[in-house]
Amino acid sequence: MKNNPSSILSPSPSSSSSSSIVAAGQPTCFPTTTPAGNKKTATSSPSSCCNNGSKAGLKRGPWTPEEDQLLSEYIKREGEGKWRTLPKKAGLLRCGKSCRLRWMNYLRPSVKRGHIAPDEEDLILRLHRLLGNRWSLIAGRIPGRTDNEIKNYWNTHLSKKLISQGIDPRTHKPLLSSSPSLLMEPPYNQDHHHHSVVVSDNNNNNIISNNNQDGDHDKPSTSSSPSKRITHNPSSTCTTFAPFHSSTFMQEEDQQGGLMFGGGGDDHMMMMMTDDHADHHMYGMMSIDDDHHDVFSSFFNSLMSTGDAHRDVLINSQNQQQQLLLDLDGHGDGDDVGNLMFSFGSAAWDAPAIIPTTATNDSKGQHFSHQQQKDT
DNA sequence: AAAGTGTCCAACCGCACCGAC
DNA sequence: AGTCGGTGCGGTTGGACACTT
Repeated sequence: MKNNPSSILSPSPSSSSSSSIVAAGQPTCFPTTTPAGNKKTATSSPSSCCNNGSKAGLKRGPWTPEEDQLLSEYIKREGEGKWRTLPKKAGLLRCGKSCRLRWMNYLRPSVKRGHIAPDEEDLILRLHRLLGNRWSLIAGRIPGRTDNEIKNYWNTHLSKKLISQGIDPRTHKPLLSSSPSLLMEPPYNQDHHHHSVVVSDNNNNNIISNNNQDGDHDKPSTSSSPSKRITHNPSSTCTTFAPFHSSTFMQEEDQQGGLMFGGGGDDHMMMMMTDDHADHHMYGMMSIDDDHHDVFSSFFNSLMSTGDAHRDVLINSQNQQQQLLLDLDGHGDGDDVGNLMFSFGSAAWDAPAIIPTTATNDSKGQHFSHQQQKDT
């Protein structure tokens, strides 16, 4: 309701927040004379931020144009990093953390501020469905947007939008669980170590259902439905997904080679992928840990056997991590579209990667790790 | 016009992770 | 193996502003 369109839509990359608002003669929130304007005052924990217990004398609250200028000029001159010592060198009475935040979320030239376009909104929704509240990862896929901005946009707009549509913004599932729709996952055992996998097509017919408990659903179907959905919910904390339809997001990824992997945590992972022809979409989530990579292997073998019989999945162990090689077009030559190797385990899957799979000449594929993802 | 309410979002906090030592 | 500094992340806060009564 409220909203200040001028501030939201402000294209100014340099100082369009409270700073530029002031410059434009509009109301401001930053204090120039009174400490009451500071948002968080002396109640903060002494253990936070840069120097424990030495925050006395450091300025807090909204940044002034002068501070922005000092910070920008210093970073342009000296580069990013060394945030702890930066304030002193730059002549700022701020803690390093505050400087970093200001730069990352506001002053960086690459930061795009203002109205979030419908396609960006759609992308945020889809990435959130895939990744959850991992704002930095979501932001990493949306050029110019910061995690803070996306987080705010989600909390103020998108979550409410989903709720108004009857969708749980946390799980992306219908709020009313009484729906008999087959799109909802079947009841899963809540035991974390009991893995079950269901693949269903667009008509919600199960194509694969692997359940290592009872083996009732381990016969893969030969259905060649163009879109398959895998749900796997080994624990109450894991979520499944809304029906998967083609999207602009996937179309974009498809054009680049058609393989995308999603996120995960210490003991689970989510994934979505297509083959190079974009005619086999698969979307899954499963729990995995060191003791259950065999389940993962069998799951993938079942998965692959349903579509192109030439596809293969190999799992081996290297560098003390389980690694998986996908050869999606079955050529096995490594220079084809969709050939990928990745590792899984707590470290590797702590940060998901979305990986275009074209143009890899490495027959061993690509190995993505947490650090690599951060570096990109 | 004034008071109350709702919304937005920049900035903060605590914590986790990583690498160096 | 443990400690420490640096950095990054997700959740939360609260002042400013818009809207409603």
